[in-house]
Amino acid sequence: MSAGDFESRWLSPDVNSVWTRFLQVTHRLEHHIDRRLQEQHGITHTQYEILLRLADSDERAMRMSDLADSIVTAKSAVTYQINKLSEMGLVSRKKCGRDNRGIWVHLTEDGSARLEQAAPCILSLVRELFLDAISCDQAAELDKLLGTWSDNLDAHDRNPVAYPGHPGAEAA
Amino acid sequence: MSAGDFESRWLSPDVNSVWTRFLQVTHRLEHHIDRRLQEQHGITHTQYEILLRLADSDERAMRMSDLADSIVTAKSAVTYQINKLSEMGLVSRKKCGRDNRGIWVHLTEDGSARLEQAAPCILSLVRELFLDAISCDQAAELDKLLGTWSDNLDAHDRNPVAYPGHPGAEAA
DNA sequence: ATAGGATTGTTCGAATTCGAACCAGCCGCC
DNA sequence: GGCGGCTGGTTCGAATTCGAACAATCCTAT
Repeated sequence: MSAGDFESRWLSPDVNSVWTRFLQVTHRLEHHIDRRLQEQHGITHTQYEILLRLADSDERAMRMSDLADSIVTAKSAVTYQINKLSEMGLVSRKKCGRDNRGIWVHLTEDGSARLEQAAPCILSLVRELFLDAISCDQAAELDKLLGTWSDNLDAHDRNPVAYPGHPGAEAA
Repeated sequence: MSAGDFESRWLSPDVNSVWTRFLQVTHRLEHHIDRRLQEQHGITHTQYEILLRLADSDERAMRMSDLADSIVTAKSAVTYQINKLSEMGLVSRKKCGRDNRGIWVHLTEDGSARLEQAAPCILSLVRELFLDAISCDQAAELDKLLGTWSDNLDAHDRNPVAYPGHPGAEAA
């Protein structure tokens, strides 16, 4: 689509509403979960996610950057959170022999316990709010959609600026 | 879905992956759009959203709290952003005669221009990343899903703590 | 009219995020 | 061996968000 395409200037109402509601729902979901988690278990959703990824991974440990990729935040944010979790004793840093600059973040016993304690609360929330609305077919469909979106993002990330179809790329 | 999982502590792998990828994709989408918008048009995604909602509304004006609801953030965040946008001259505050504590935020000419200038960039992004992946049927399906999720959230908001099925919620 | 309660918007401090700059260790290549 | 480039983590300052507390205004019922 070209820059001067009047018709495509704005989204058609129905499509526009899907996008808008998508944004609203995702924000609301995040807020809701975050709030509940903080009130009832004293950790943030991002912290929960970190613990979860650690628990799910082999050796219950992960590298900082893998963690950053996994929860989709800046590396510095991960450093910040790992510092906090480390102070809380839920996580511990260990050097990795192979790569001397790499750091392995391990889930501690306390961390594991805290995760197991918080999980039911969050999982029931996710089920009630998110999953119960989805039939199996829809789940498969949604999964496919997510895959495509993810691929699209990959493509854009691989080719950050010079992508066909968006005006203003090098204009000022 | 997953009626039989009612008691299980963790989500079944497939369902779990849907949820995880959902979180990842939404985060990546936000980041991507935000970054592009800042690089090329000097405004945040939230700021863009505010301008957009204003442009879409009758009179090109909105109350602060409606704005807050609309973009799903805390009122204080809206105040912050409106201050910024106001400094930029994209928006202006006006008293509302009817309700003396209410404030109407108006889109200025500059604001309108800035929005029109930024819109193609973002819309093409939304299309490429998000919409092009969806067929009409899928769009309808997704819309329905969003509706259900939204309703679920409404229900939870209406009845914040005492909701069946999540442990640790001893009502007052 | 008026007290009590809800609603509106702002202010404030704390928490979190981001990106850029930076340092250190790895790797390929001369 | 050593030089440049890459990668992994941290530090830093700026931006943004949140929730709680507050002030002003509206509304309802008495």
